[in-house]
Parts: sequence; structure tokens; C-alpha cells
Amino acid sequence: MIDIKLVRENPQLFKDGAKAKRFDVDIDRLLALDSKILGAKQILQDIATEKNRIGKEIPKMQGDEKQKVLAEMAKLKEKEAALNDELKTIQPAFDALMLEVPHPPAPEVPLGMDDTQNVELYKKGEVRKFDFEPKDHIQLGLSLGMIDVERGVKLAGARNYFLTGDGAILHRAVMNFAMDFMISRGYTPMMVPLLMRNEAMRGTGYFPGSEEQTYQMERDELNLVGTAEVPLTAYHMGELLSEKQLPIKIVAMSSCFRREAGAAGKDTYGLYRIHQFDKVEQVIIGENDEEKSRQYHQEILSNSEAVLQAMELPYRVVNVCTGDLGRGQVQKFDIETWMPSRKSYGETHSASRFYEFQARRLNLRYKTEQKKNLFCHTLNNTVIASPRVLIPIMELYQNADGSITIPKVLRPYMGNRERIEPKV
RNA sequence: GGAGAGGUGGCCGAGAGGCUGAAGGCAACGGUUUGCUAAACCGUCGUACGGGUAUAAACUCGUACCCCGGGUUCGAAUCCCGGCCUCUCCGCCA
Repeated sequence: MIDIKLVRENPQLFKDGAKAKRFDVDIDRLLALDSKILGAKQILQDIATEKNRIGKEIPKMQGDEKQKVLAEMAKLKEKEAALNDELKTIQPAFDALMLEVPHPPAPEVPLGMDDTQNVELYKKGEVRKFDFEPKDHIQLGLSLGMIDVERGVKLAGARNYFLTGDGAILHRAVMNFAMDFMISRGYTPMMVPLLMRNEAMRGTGYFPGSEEQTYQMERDELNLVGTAEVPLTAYHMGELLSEKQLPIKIVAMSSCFRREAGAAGKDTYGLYRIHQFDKVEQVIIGENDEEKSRQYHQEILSNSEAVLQAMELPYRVVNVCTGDLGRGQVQKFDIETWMPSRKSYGETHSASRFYEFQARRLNLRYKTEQKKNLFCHTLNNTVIASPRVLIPIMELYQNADGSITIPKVLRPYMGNRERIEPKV
């Protein structure tokens, strides 16, 4: 959520921001509602002052005098009730609109319509050239007994799968390596609940907007999270932290669930776009400070780059353009890892910073040394998401004989084996 | 699933129609003391919105807020109704 005061001061900033992000929101209507509310509240306050003044004198009065004053009081209450009725319709409309106003993007975000206009910042690592006809991850997964899509679909429908044998082992190796890596960088590991209340979904900015993308447990009014960002960012919801606690750096491994509604027919082949996967996610809850926000953003980005570098995977970092930014995101860097079967870089990581957008919705604040209460800043990034990352690992590390060389850093997690080979 | 209890400031906890923005304690902050730390003692110590003096910090006035929303009343943290949430006991179970 944005600060209505900033909208009052500079509505154009928010109009332009919404337009650049390709969100449709009526800022003029928001301001009109806002000024109506302010006006009504001003009058209500005057009425309350008058009521309080009269109320204090009533116990001292008697007879006619008292009757007169009571009548006056009744009139005030009528006026008050009328204004309150008016507020009762305006306020919810205002609140709903506030939830929809996007945070304006940072000035350094490139203008663009959609992900095709994201700007590549740099590439790391060599893209492998094959001297044989490479297989894709599904072919490899089948021949090495690592992936079973057919039975996944049989039991759970489209976009579901089993990881079997070395597939499951490789998946676990990747997750555990990523988790251990983040712990070594000082992040506090957590295991988190994955069914979240609407409050947490709203607080992190997913609701309203992403209900269609979410598996909702209607009976229990709980939502299966699409990312551990939700429980991690909302962890301190409603709390007043002390500045000394900041920044809070946390990391969680969790399953993630996405309906992928509206993506019908898109990326239907393989393990790229699926309903359920596992992810290690990093979150920073920091001070209300633009410079620190940028600094933390670089930190979470470089954490993830280090994980990819350790696995020696070629990737590029992309400056996500305005049209591809989420409602609350101020700036986002995606990391895309080379995937031979797609003949392109595919998104594997997404590092976002929000300023106080999420913290406002979550009522997540801290007290500064000067005793001011400020909203925190929040940031998050993927550390690793699997099985999507298995695509580049399996495809890039495959050998002409059909085996897969295990990346060095993962070997300790796989019994120090060097290769995944076909079972005889 | 059955039966109860409860939601009050950063935290704990009292208050049971006006004297309560709220006792007391802890934590925090400032000070005295001290070789340093600790202890002891003194003081300060909620938030939001609006108005006033001031560049601002600060100060000051008003209003609201004791989970949320209604109601009773001249007046509600306190009484009544609805909702949300939490806890305890019993049962079942990983």
C-alpha cells in the first residue's frame, strides 16, 4: 500500500507510475474520495468536541436547562449519524482503491510493455556448445529414471510430475546446498506454514489480484502459498520492532503451489511451468531507507548469483521493465539461466524490493533511535527453485553417453558421486 | 468433534459506567552514584489524524483508539448483541 499523503502531494507521480506498470487505477477518484473523507472527519471532530463539552456540564444541570441541552445533544447526534452513514459507503470504496494503487517504479527501471522489453544487464558463464545432439531434460529424465511426468499427470492432472531415484536425490541436493549456502551467509533458516490467512496474502500484496493464481482452501479460508515470501515477509506482521533488530535476514525452504490459471497452453512441455515445486527463498526486512534498500537488493541478488556460479551455470541478469513489475515492486532483477532445450535463458530467480509497500499492508513497523515509528522495507529473492533449475543442470551437464556429470558443489550431497548413469 | 476461558500500551498485567489515555511491573531512554560493569536511586516513556506557535526539532490544543463492527446511555476499556482471533480441558490422531 502506498502513502495517501504522497498521493495528495504528487498525484501525477502515481498516475504515471500506474500507467508505466500497466495498471488501471483511478487516482482522481481516489483523491476525490479522500477529500470527502477528510471533510466529513473534520466536521465529525467538531461535533465530538461539542458533544464532549456539553456532556461534561449535564451532570451539573437540572430541570428546563437540562432538557434544553439534551435536545441540543440529540440534534448533534443526528448530524453525526448522517455523516457516519456517508462515511460508511465512502470509506470501504477508498480502502479498496488504496489496495489497488501500484507503487511507482524506481527511476532507474526501464520503460517497457512486458517481459520482452526487459533490459539485459550482464551475462555470466559460458554457454556450452555441444559436439553431439543433446537431449532435453525430459528425455534425460526418462532414460535415467529421474522424472516421471506420465504418472504425475495420471494422479494429479496436467503440470504434475514425480521425481524418482536420482531425480529426487539431485533435487534434494540442490535444495540442501542452497539452504546451507544461505545459512553460511548469516541468514536465519526457517520452516514455515504454507497455508496462509487472507490477511497475510493481502499484506504481502498477492491479494487482491492473484486469487486466480492461488489454490484457496475455501472451507478453511486458507491459501496455499505460491512462495515462502508470504510467511517470511509477514512473519512480523502487526509488530513494532526495534531498529536494533534490523535488518532481519531469513531464508526458508518450502513447497510452492501455483494454479497457473491463464497460462493454458504456455510452456506445457517439461518441468518449466508446473503446479507444485520447491524453493529456497530469502527475505530481508530492513530499515526505511532508499540507499539501504538498494544495497540489500544487491546483496540478495549476489547471493543467488553465487549459488549459480557455484554450480557453474551460465546466466544473465535482467533489469525488469515497468510493464513487467508487480503492483508493489519498486524494482526487480530477474536472473535467467541458460536452458539448452529452450534455446534461451529462462527465468529462475526474481529479486524484488518494495520499499514500504508490503510493510504498510502488514502494519510492520520499527521504532528508530529517535523514537519515530516507521514502516520497514522488505525485499525478497529466489535462492533456488527446483525442479526448474534441474533443467539447466541436467541439460548442460549431460554427456554424449547419456550420463550426467554432477556439479562439484552438489557431490557432497549425493554421496560424493561424480555422475548420474543409466541403471542397467 | 464436545466443554470452558480470554483478547488492555514494546512486553506482562490491573481496571468492572464519569475522577482512566488507562494503576503496577518489566524493557527502553536521560541523569545521580561508580575505576569499569552491575546494583540502587531520581526522571522520561502510546499511536493516528486535525488545528495553533515555530524553518525544523520541540511545545500546545482538539478528536479518535483498551481485537473489529453495531447497540444501550447525557457519558462505555467497563453493560448488551454480532464477528474475528487466541488459549485451556476432554476425545481422536501423526
